Amino acid sequence: MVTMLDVARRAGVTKQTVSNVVRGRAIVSAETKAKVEAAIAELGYTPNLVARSLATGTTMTIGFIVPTIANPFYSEVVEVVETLLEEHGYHLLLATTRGDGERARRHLATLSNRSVDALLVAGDFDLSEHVPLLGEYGLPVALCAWEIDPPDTLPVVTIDYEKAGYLAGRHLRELGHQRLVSIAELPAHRVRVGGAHRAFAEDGIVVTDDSVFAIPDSTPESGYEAALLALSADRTADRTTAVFASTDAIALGVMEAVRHNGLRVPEDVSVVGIDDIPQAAHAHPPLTTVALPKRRMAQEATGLLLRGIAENQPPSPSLTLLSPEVLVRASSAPPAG
Amino acid sequence: MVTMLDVARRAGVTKQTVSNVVRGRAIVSAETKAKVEAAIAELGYTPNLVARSLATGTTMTIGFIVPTIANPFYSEVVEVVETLLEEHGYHLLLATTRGDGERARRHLATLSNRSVDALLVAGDFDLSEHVPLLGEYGLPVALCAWEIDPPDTLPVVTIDYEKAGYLAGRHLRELGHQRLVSIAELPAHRVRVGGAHRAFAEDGIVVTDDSVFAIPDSTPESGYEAALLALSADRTADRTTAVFASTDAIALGVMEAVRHNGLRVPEDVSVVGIDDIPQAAHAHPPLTTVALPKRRMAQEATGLLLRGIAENQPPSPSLTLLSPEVLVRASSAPPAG
DNA sequence: TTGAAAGCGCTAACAT
DNA sequence: ATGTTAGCGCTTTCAA
Repeated sequence: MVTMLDVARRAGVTKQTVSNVVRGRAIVSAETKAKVEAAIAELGYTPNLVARSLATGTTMTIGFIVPTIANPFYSEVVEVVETLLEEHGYHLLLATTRGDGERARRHLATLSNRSVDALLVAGDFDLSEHVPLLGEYGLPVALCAWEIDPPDTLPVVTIDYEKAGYLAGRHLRELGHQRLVSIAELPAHRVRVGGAHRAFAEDGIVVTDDSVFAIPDSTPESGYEAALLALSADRTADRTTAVFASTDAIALGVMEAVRHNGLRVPEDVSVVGIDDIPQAAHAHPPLTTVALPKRRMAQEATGLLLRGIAENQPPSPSLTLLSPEVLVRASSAPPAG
Repeated sequence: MVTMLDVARRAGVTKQTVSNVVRGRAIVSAETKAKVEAAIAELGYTPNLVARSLATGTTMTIGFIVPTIANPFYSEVVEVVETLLEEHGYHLLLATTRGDGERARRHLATLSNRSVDALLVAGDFDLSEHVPLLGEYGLPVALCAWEIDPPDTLPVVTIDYEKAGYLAGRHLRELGHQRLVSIAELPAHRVRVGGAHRAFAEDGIVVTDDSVFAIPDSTPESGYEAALLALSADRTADRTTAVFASTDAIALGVMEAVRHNGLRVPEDVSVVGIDDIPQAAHAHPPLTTVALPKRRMAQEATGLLLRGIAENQPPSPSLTLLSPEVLVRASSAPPAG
């Protein structure tokens, strides 16, 4: 392995001068610089980043802990974060928790041992119990996509998921729907359901618990099954005219089930989802949904961390709640009759 | 910051002993070990991984360069790789190229400077010109998901994409289809198209170039547009009865377009895709496709690298071609009449 | 079994 | 503008 000392000897200077050239410091004379660069080229020298990290105390990488990247929501967030980091010369150490709290803890333990300059944590379920630890690592930490009970001891950049549910509910209310069925991944999305119910409650309509169908994951298949159940449970006299799905993926399955029951979307049943996944716009009919500003979230969170590093102090506790937005498409309409 | 020396003093031993305890070496007496562990707990000591890396020359992280993780194909591969690495105590440094060759080069440059113990590279387009460099980094390198012209100078674990196309084509031939239309992201998937054509050529049917519709990306929308074009260009006398799509996403759009044209899948037109994405099985009708063994690929590639690290020598050049498999579902059937 | 010494390759003062 | 001197915190010889 060719080291800085090798280069220095070859160029007839000291390590320090080589270092100055490598780091692009302006204090090196043009001719020394040329000599050093020649030596670097001849020897094929490349600086050892680990040694630099030990000397500077900075690794130029940030850790990102996410539940999974199989879910497009997270993979998009990861991609945005990675791009932003790269623009600032930082690298991304990615760790997934996959619903495994123990695994999450291990990741936290290693990443915090100075192998990253800052830590971003997305999602909540697997990690919420470890939140108290996060503050003690002495490095900038931020949370994002924190749907349930964001802690007030750390900076968190997340989305107003309650509002997302509320907006979906209000949209249905404004169309004139009186009876709501919710199909949601629970408990993960209970805040969204709460928001939808609040919209109805505002108008004096109490949504009862038996209108909420819990499913274990956010897939079209689970949505389909639950919707079949929900529709069959329906009393014909007072039919459900609106279904709120806690994600677009679920909503896709719900629309399927509605059709399967010989009903039409939106003429017989309106369906509204949350997230605005790519397929939503191209579904049949195009799905009305509430778009979650995930890119914005990724940007804000990354910015927070980068600033924390630059100012050499952990960002102070704060809660940034980004607003979702309704996208009215063709899957929702006023109730018939 | 509390260092190993602090712990050593507190416990009344030397750094070396502390190190032995931390690394779990068996040579430490029970009582010294207890003293040291007490000191570690009291001081809240945690080892500095960067310093360890400098001393050992190993970082316990491997770099993975992928085109994007927005594409589920890659995100699934990344997730499998990450899981496998974690099981072996390794971390994942993730870098995306996003179709930017320059960016790819930068990533290569930094990652190779001893910040990773090995390098895995997926995809091809953005990086193919840099392949010659890969061998010179002195660290284990492997390629995966290399669809076009895998180099013979490096170990590569990829899928037999030509066979995937061939299997799709042969399936259609076996059903009795005589005329094929292909809708493919080109040039990325030209090997797949070639495979499909080979299946027809085997039976003496030459597929002409004007039956291939090139689209710029693998989305249902592009597939939809192209299929509309393809179907309208059709001479009624000699109608196309089979469409080969180079990915499932495209195939979904194709089925859409077929229906839009008042035709039925598979009665009037058979549609076959490649990849077996989750939606394929739940499409209407369920999509016949060729499943790509991406998990296997991720496993083999990771294993190759881990072995390379363990044996302290770069894995030797090799080509592992994993076989795809046809999944016959309801979107394909014998041609009418 | 434990201790002492010598690096790993680099950066950051300070001195020249 | 360049050289000198100390480390960064750990691991790894080699002695004791």
